[in-house]
Amino acid sequence: MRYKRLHSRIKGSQSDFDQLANAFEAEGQTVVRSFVPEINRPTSDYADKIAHIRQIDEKLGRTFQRLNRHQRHAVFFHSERTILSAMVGSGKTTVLIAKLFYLHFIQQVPFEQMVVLTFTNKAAREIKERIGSFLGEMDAAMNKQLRYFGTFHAIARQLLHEHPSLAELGFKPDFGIMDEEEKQEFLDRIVTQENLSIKYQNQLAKRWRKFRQNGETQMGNMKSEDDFVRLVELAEAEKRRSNSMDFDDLITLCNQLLEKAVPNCPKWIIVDEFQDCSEEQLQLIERLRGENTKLFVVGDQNQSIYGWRGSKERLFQEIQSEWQADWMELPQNYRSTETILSAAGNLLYEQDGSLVATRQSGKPIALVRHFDDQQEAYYLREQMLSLQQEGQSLDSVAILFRTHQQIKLVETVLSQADIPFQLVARKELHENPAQAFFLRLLKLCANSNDMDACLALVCDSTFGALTKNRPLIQQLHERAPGETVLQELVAYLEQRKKQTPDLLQLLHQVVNFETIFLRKEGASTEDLIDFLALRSVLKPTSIHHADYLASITEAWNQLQLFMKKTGWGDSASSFRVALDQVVLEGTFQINERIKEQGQGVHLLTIHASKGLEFDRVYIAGANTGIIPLAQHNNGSLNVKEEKRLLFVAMTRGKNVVEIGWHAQPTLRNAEPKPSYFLNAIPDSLLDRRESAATSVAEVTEQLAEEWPIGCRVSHKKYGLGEVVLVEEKDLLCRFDSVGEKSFSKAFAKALLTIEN
DNA sequence: AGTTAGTAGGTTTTT
DNA sequence: CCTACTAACT
Repeated sequence: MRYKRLHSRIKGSQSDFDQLANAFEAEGQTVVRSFVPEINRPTSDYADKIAHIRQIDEKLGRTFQRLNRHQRHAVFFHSERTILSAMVGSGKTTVLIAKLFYLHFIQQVPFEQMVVLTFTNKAAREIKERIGSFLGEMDAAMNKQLRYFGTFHAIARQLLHEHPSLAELGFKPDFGIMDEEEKQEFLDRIVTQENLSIKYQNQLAKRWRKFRQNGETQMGNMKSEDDFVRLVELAEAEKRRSNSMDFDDLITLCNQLLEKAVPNCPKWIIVDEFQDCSEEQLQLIERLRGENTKLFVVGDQNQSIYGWRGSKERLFQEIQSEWQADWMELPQNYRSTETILSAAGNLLYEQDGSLVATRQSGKPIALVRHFDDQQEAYYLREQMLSLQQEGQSLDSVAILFRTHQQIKLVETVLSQADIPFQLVARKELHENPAQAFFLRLLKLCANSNDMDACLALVCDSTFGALTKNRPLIQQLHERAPGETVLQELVAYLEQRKKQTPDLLQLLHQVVNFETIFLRKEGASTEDLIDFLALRSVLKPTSIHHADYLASITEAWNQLQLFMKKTGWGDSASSFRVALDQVVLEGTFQINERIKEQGQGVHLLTIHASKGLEFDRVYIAGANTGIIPLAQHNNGSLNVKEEKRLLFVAMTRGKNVVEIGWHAQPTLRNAEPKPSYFLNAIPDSLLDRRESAATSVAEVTEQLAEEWPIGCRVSHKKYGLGEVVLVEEKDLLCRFDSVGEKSFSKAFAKALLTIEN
């Protein structure tokens, strides 16, 4: 009925329908949302097929033997185009690998004729690693065969690199890649160089994106045009002059080239996490596929939590009808108890019974009411302590948060109690000044026309010698035709020899890096540092000198290891591949995943938890206003994504899931009630509890008694001091060395200890 | 220089 | 809704 009414009001597209449906749902009404295409179900368990394979290759046969009938169907069923809808925890990656093995070893499709696309380097690495461990080793020849296995960006880079018509776009095959930060630097430099007037200059990335999307040239409270359009033109020309592309260019330019011609259409295109595909990435798949290309895409719409990054809401359904693809499912979850799955399943819109538990039911989901975040932190501390006492390892426990800012408090309280924990977050390359400097140096070695690398080197705040100014930029820019930026810079510095003898010596050697140093056999990091005369540039008198050297040694070792393991071309081209990989991953850690021997409970955002699993999962601060975030709770598409976010969070847990909420939340926009999403979960699956931890009222009461004015306290950082004043909320202390500091009463016990 | 008013962002993060 | 930012005005 509701469905009909909705449709009668809709004339437009599916997304119009979705918007209206969302509005209805925000009112708490049920909407029958969508159809799932007819499922192509297994009719056999392929026992004969596997028996046959076992005769040919026992090891391979056993790999297939372990699969369930749905998984086998996905692997063996002959289909030109498959959409595999893989439920959470159903062995998606296992099937993807098995499919690759089947195609390669049984159907005799060379790896080189497969394009395997992933979204993250982690996923790409896992696939290659599993192939490597099956084969026993992974040599350069095998890596060459696997050169179309990787992230969208890495594959786009490879395709551009090989494409015969790249020159028509104005680039040469040894182009470099600039990351987001470098792009801003690059644009800032052009603004200076050309003396442009640009408004909102530090939000250029945003303006750029808007301009690409819908041609907008103004933003904010601009009333008139600035030089933005000219900047775009100049930047496009300058990219070609310096032969470097940004991340978006890789995909866009690749699409442009493939529209003209695809040199060798792959036999198979295989995509992981297909639900995360953006419009442009979809286009890449479409342009890459030829008439005879077969498609196998895997994903889970229930785990689509990156809509804000450009993935489409109803991609699976749209693509299914467009491709006329076979729709298969992996329904069986092997990870969580039946209880967890059926509770989490209530959060999904498209419940069609396709998610099936294979494990027994377990503990109900604990829904714990805390006074506030403080009490929850104490509660989590007590939980961790009792787990430790039971002899349980905290490595298999995770505490999940909606936002980063929520993590801080729990981190403080846990470290105060000496409970081991690990933060799961990405480290940035620019946090290490020596490695950041080294990367720009290597980029200049690879491309002597990289003007921004040049400027970054000589103007580096730690290791440089000059300040970035217009005369310098203009002189480099107005170099004679045929001359490189590097040559011009050397000429510039020769005139100022006395200022920068060390850098000059370094730059003289950069010219010879590829032709001489890279061709040396068995050169060590020592040799590299000597060759480039790096030691004197790395502040020999600084107390950090040893750290700088160590950072650079580490970086070069990683780079060399990568070149050795995956390099199949000449030394210069494997050097470039490795360098591009560093830029794409944002770190020098580009080799196989180091088996994380983590210690202690994991603290991470829900987004970062995707793809991971834990014995016990605590979801902290799950108030309405946090899940979903207040600004997402207005009937927009985001509400659905936030629901899926909670779904992802809960399904990380194998055995125990606890959800905490705050009766008196301190976080902005949080309402004093648990996430209303939880109303969808039947009471029989929930265990509503009161927090057993010390309440804040109790803590502050104790504090007044135990910590009278004049009481001596000690603090990790500030040293010894005494209590001066006890206010309503705060405790004021005067420290002997640093003076007065005030602490939240609730916090005081975690940070200060009483001296007797 | 100092004021006013308009607007985007807030939250998640990969390449 | 409220804050930070910044263009545009005085």
